[in-house]
Amino acid sequence: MPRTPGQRAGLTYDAVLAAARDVFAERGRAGLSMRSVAAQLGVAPNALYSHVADKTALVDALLDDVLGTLAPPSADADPTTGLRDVMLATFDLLVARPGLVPAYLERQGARGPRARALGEAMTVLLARLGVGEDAAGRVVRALIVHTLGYAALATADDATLSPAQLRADLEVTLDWLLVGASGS
Amino acid sequence: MPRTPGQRAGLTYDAVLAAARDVFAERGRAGLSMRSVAAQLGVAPNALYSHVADKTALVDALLDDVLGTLAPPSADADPTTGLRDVMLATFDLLVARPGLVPAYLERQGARGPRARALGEAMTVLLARLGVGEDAAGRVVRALIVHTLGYAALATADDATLSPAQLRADLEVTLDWLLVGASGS
DNA sequence: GGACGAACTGTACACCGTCCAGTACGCTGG
DNA sequence: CCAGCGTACTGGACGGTGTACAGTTCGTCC
Repeated sequence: MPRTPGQRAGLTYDAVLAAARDVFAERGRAGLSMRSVAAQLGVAPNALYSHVADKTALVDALLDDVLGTLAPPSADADPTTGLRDVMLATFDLLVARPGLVPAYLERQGARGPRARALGEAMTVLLARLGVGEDAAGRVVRALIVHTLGYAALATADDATLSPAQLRADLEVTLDWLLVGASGS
Repeated sequence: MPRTPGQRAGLTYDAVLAAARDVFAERGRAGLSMRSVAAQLGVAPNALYSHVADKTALVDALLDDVLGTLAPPSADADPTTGLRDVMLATFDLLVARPGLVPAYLERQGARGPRARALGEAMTVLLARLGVGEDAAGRVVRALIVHTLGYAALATADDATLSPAQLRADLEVTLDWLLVGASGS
């Protein structure tokens, strides 16, 4: 429904974010453009810039949003399995929504509030493994890098290995990292 | 120097690749476009398509080319340090040329002949560590994913950690992986 | 009620990858 | 030696991108 200039469409930041999520879900990462999001809202492309600084800011918000659907590890579970399970859940999440991984890679990881919250939950578990606060950062980084990398392999266009195989591999190599972390 | 249509500029595949390398070195990944490469050669943009299928094919070739500057691990070195050194050299290579990492991430890793050669050299070393041929693939993958990920962190725009710190972290976590690999 | 700031519009700029049709060259067969 | 052909190149264009600029109109506050 076209509007005469100046009229308010009632956009909000959240509405823009929701529209971006819809477009991403329907048309994938390649189909996510300022114009497509604006079209989804029935609005001129540049209208989005009243609510969002950049395209990159928009996808950053979108990516962090996705992380919110991840159940944080319960603090009283066995630390090792708890950590492994979060990372495997992350892997599953990324693999289930193709196109998500390239977006994360392009932004070289998410730094939003949800990402930070997850990191802190992991740090708590690591503390119970005997890993100090300073070393915890290193371990969290290692686990995340590893998991994201395997998700990237699993969703690559010319993937020679099945996601299931890679998931099994990830499980093994995560354990290597966790063993190394707790033994140092 | 403009040419009348039909005249030959004497382009070759290698010349295009070299021009791409130059443009990349000078203007980085964002500045690498078909048009900029063509301009570097004094040629119309679409002239490149006589020698290169795609832009993606061009950057794939470019990325694999870069890997050629990496010294393969000597087969008679200590396997563990040999493997660690290749990965650290890879890290250094990626960090030294900013913009390289995003390109690799975008293509989700290199699959060219040089990449394969490196992988095979690593497999040889792993065999001397007692890692069978089938498991070697898994370990090589883990090491590469890990290294590339750390290089990504080191070259991220908002990098909070210095490359040197990350390199040290990488050294530690690579050892965790190698210990896990040889102990299984 | 008049001013103001913000939300929106149309338009436009500077790019991008790539396709299409044409042209002129180099090579090869006769 | 010359005709013909394949191909390396050209100009031009298409459809797309992110985003800046200026204008219009609305809701709100003094």
